[in-house]
Amino acid sequence: MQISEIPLPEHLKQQYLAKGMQVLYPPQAECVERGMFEGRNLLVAIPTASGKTLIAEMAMHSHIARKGKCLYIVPLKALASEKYEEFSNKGVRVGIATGDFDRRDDMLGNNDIIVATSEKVDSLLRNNARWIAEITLLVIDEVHLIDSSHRGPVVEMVIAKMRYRNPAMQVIGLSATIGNPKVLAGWLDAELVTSTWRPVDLRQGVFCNDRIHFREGERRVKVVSKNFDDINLCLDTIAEGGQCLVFVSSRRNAEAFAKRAAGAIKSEDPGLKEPAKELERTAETEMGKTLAACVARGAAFHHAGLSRPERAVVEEGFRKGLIKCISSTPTLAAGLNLPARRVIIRDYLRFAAGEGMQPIPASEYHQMAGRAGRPRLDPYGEAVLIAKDEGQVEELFEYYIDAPAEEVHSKIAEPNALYTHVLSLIASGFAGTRNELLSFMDRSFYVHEHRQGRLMQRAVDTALKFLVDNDMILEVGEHLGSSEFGTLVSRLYIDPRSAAMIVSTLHKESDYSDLGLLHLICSTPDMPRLYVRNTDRAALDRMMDEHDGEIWLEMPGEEEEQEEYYRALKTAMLLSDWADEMPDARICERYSVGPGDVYGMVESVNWLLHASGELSRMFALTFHPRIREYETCMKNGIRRELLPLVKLRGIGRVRARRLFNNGITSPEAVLGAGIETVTKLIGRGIAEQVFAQLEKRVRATPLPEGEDNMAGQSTLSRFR
DNA sequence: AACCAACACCATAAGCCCCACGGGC
DNA sequence: CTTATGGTGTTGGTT
Repeated sequence: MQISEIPLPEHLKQQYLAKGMQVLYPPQAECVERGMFEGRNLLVAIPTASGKTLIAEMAMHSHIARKGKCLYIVPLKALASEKYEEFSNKGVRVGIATGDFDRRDDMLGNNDIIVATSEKVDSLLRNNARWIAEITLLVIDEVHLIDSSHRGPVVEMVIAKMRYRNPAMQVIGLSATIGNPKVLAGWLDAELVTSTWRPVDLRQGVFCNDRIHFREGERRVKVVSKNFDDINLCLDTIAEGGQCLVFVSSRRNAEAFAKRAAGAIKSEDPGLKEPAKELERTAETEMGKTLAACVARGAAFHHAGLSRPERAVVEEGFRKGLIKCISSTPTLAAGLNLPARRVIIRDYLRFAAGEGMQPIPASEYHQMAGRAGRPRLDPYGEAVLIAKDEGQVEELFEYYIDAPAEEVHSKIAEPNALYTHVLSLIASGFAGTRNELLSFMDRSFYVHEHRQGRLMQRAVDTALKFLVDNDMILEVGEHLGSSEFGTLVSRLYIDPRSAAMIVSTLHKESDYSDLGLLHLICSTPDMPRLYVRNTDRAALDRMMDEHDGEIWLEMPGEEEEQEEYYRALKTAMLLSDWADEMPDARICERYSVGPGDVYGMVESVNWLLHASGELSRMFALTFHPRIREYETCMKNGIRRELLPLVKLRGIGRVRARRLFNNGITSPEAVLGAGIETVTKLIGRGIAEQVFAQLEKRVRATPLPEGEDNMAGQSTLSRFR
């Protein structure tokens, strides 16, 4: 099918033609034939990199041309940015809504296309964003993630809620190949488009005894390193002018492989100087230095412990072809699009707590294998598994390469999945009685799959009972309504179980303590926790002695629960160190984590601190000011004494500390010290900017102390 | 004497992602 | 309820 004959706005066609695209890929053409432009719902279940995004883009432009509005849901923030870039500059207004972008939702509604994560959409639905009602096309990218027990229920509920609100809306689901696409399509009332077609040929094989076994034949790999097959495979690709991506099971393995690869590649490309220097310059940790040393010689590793800038440098270096090899944990399998000539799946076993080493599911293998081959750049892509012995070759072929695609199933009836969704359905007015609740749930994929929902009914009732017992939902006869507490919890987007824990503890305690609060938050189901090693125990016990009385939660009697208690404590310690101005590098060393982990922890705890602050406003007003203060401390990584200084824009933890240590402890003192002194401490540019702020403030508000008593007032108005 | 390669042994540690929000001009 | 890795130490051989 020619692009020129498709009913699309002329300007878009021109852009496509200018990029050399003239003909649609077969699955794309099928979507058109199946009525995509006539508003038919679609489920497109085809391999990675076979043109799914373009399908969605064409449908969206067709809607916009008819004054429609489109919502494009993705599972990852990184993916949201990628799609945002891709859709921008094509003559339509594009907005992005993820946790770390754009909070002004009213502005968001002015766009033609809104790219958002599923959780963000769920949150917007709970907060009644006006523009939701205007959506005429809903695209769900990676819709097979409905099968994930952690995040699948969110996707499922968001789809159900959106279709309930906008019955006339067109729905397009984009999915990897799955085993039961008909069932999913049935749920979506969608035309099903499946295909095995790929724009770049993908060869899949198993490496053993210096040969890659393909179904079509064999390929000998030159032996360079005597001990390391993975290195030989890697060098083999590079010798042919390709790049490779190596998937391993742990961060440690990723780093170890990159070190070896760097030693074997020893690239002397002058282009590597700049990224390596950049990494070297910003490296504060051992890990960062290792990364810089690897990159200097053309190899890199990639995992969630890297900081954002480190990731960006690695990704860019690889895209430019300078870095020849990246060893990675699964971060790169699902995340952004970083294809390579050859993908090596070295570790297909992964540790699972309580179950030992488990083979990764075939779907994950396919996800990784799908990264092989860059469209238009590589003649073909290769995915290679590494076998331990000859006997395993056939096994790996069967288990992974020839495996049928896995089925997806609703995870909505699993324990704990429904607390938050039952609350939100009632709080946002989707249901007002138990019957309405159940009949709403009839729209779920779960009920479509199972034709009845006994298990799910039980889950709903368990959740409902919990919510009623904890006063988040009020029962008046038949009628169910959310209390002010329940509404707040739903809007804050935290797990009702977290909220209940926080509120009951705040109620009990008479004295406020930062550490008590921190440990409490770290014990909630919403907070990720660090692992505790045997060697950590002693330090944690000592810490508990030192801070006797400050920690609110009691040590549980059960052995297994103690483990979690210690994990929460260790996590709280890390965060407490951060807020106590311990430098990043020392934190990383002390807790053996990467800067990316610290960032992630701080981000999570900030969200929960914020939520705790809001909850305390309702239930423990005396704690409220202290919690709010601590929230700011945590956000900036500062002690309380720096609070007045970080109110100034351009002043963060480092500059505030420098000013403070030189006797300048408040904005007034900054003004008093004079611009010359301040310039010496924090540089001219920043000093000027700060003084401009201060002068403006002096003229505007004669009373800079007015904030503290405001807290009480805003509380009163809230309880009107 | 200094250095290196090869090997045995053992302690160690083991993926990732998403969510909220203000106040001053 | 497992397994691979890298550090450590040892040996034996080479320069």
